Amino acid sequence: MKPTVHDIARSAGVSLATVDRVLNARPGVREGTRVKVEEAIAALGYVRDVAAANLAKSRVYPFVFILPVNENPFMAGLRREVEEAIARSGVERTRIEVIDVPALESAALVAALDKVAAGDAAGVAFVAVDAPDVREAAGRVAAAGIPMVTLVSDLSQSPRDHYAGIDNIAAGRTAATLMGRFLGARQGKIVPLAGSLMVRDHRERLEGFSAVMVQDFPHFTLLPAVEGRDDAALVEKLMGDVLRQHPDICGIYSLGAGNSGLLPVLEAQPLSPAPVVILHELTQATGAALQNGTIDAVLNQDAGHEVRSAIRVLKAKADGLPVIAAQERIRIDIFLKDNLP
Amino acid sequence: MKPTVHDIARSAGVSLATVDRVLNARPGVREGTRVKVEEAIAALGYVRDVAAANLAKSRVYPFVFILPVNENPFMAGLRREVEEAIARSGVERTRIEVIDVPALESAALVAALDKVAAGDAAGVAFVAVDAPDVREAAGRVAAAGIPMVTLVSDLSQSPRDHYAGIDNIAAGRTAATLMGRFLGARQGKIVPLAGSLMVRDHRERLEGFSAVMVQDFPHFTLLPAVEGRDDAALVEKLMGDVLRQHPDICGIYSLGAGNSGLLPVLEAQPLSPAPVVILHELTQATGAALQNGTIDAVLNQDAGHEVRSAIRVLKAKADGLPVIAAQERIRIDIFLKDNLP
DNA sequence: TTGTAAGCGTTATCAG
DNA sequence: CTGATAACGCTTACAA
Repeated sequence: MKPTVHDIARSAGVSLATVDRVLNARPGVREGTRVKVEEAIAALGYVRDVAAANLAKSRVYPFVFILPVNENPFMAGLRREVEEAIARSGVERTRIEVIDVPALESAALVAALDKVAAGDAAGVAFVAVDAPDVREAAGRVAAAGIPMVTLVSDLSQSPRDHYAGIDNIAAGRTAATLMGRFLGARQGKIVPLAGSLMVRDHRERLEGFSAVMVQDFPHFTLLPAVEGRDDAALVEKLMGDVLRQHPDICGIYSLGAGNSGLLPVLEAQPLSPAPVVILHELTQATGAALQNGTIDAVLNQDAGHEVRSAIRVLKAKADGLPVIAAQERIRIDIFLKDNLP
Repeated sequence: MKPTVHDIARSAGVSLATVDRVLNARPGVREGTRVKVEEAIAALGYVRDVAAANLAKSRVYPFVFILPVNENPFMAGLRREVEEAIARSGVERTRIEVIDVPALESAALVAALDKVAAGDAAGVAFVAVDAPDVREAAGRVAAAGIPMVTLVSDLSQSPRDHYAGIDNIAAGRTAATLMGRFLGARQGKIVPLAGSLMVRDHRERLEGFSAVMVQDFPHFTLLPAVEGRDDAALVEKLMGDVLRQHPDICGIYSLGAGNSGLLPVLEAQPLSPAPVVILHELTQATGAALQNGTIDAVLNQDAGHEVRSAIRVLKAKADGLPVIAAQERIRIDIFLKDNLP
């Protein structure tokens, strides 16, 4: 039988209340008593029953998710996953507040973080904008002792406890290797399509992609990245222009959320032979494009995993418990037409 | 505030015990009372607090894992993950018994399943051997009302509640597409290396691989599969022979656990140009081979995920609770040198 | 058929 | 500083 507080109380010759004080590092225990209790705890190998503790405390974990207001399918999916988590709140003993902030604006994010720092949240998850003022605000959250995880996009040199997202440099490198290998002996130009290079994840993907391209596949010409601001109409126009201007393009890497603008351009079959196309985020549309051969591979991050992982980690941090590291690593999913879910 | 049993008791004008009887479908409640209580439950939107219920019951979930005794690295890893789950037993309220059975022998597996059917386990997970007698034994486990999940290898037309493993046909297809695309304009023969085609997952991988090869890349000659019984020495010999015999081999797909025999053969550099090599299971050795370019891609299933998923699903089934389907889908991980963990 | 009361392992509120 | 004692939401003897 697992030892309980009663067992340590008896073994240490004190009352339940004192054991509880020691366990929770509350004041009002004489040094000597504390030591006695701690010895009993160690001797019996006691581990607290979190479920019982939560029951007694009627504990709920008040978490805050700060999400950018952004129409792209990925962010919409992320939001949906947060909503599903909210629907499970009863069972999971969470209370999740969503704070909307304009995308890419650090000021709004800073304000939201400061609100969190001043509040009573047990943890906060946010899609970071990698800017100095955000870093400072994160410092204030950490100073308030509030567990903090970055979601999808990380904040460098910050005191966040955890990052629930993929390694974007590795994603870019992976895309480049696939691209180079798929192209084989073909020759021509390769064009990356980004949303905005102001965003850290886009920048990192491009960085990884370019590095591998230059090093392993130097015979291709890497064009400067097209910045389509993840705006379908703009992407459609820009990419149409680029493809007309460079009829020898043999590869396209769409590393942002501009797919809804890119796919129509591709389906118009502007180039022959068709370029190798690799893009990010699996959606209805990109899955269909994989199926019909318009595109060649999709890299994906699972928003559901990211949200559930963020919640698990925040809970663990709030309780001072360890996490299963392998379980919380967010993988870069690679989809070909053959392994669609 | 979430409604509790007290609330429904008061609202229905009955006692706690009666509410509990209705909630747990226990006998000894008059029809009329039952209806009253059920109405109150529906009206208040009551959902049971599983943690509190488990506390009151001092519940532990006695689970059985039936694992093949098998020296290959994947099975060793699976076993390690089960052991880690056992280490977490205290926190997760599980008690996990491992039954060892000789690999690939259905008789031993049947005996183990029958032992489970006769016992008091709250659930069982096992690596299936796809044979009629196993199917029948699974039927007896199901008849005993014991939740059952297959692990890594599925049992067709069986009453298992869930399969915690990858889609092996899709894995084979994915390998074929990668192989064909990586080879590009090259010509030659492709040889699959299996453990044993008596095993369902190996057979399915080969099936998926062959189908795509024939359909999408018909200009390659697909040699018959080498069956190396996942035995390093045997694999080394057989593959050495095959490569000498067919110097025009341009692709190798190792779909079983024979990698420790295959890698030395490859490192001896028998062919020029080097063949495209795709294999299953990420280990120290295969990861290193990816890094140094000996092989081109690794398909992997995460044993840790499979074990944790099996436990989550068994718990849910034991409690009659729903599972988050997306969370329990085991993905085919694709690793290139760029996205190693 | 129904109700009362104790208890699961922890925390919280009082007195002492 | 310390200790009874009553919760938390649910289950379960045991009575009625």
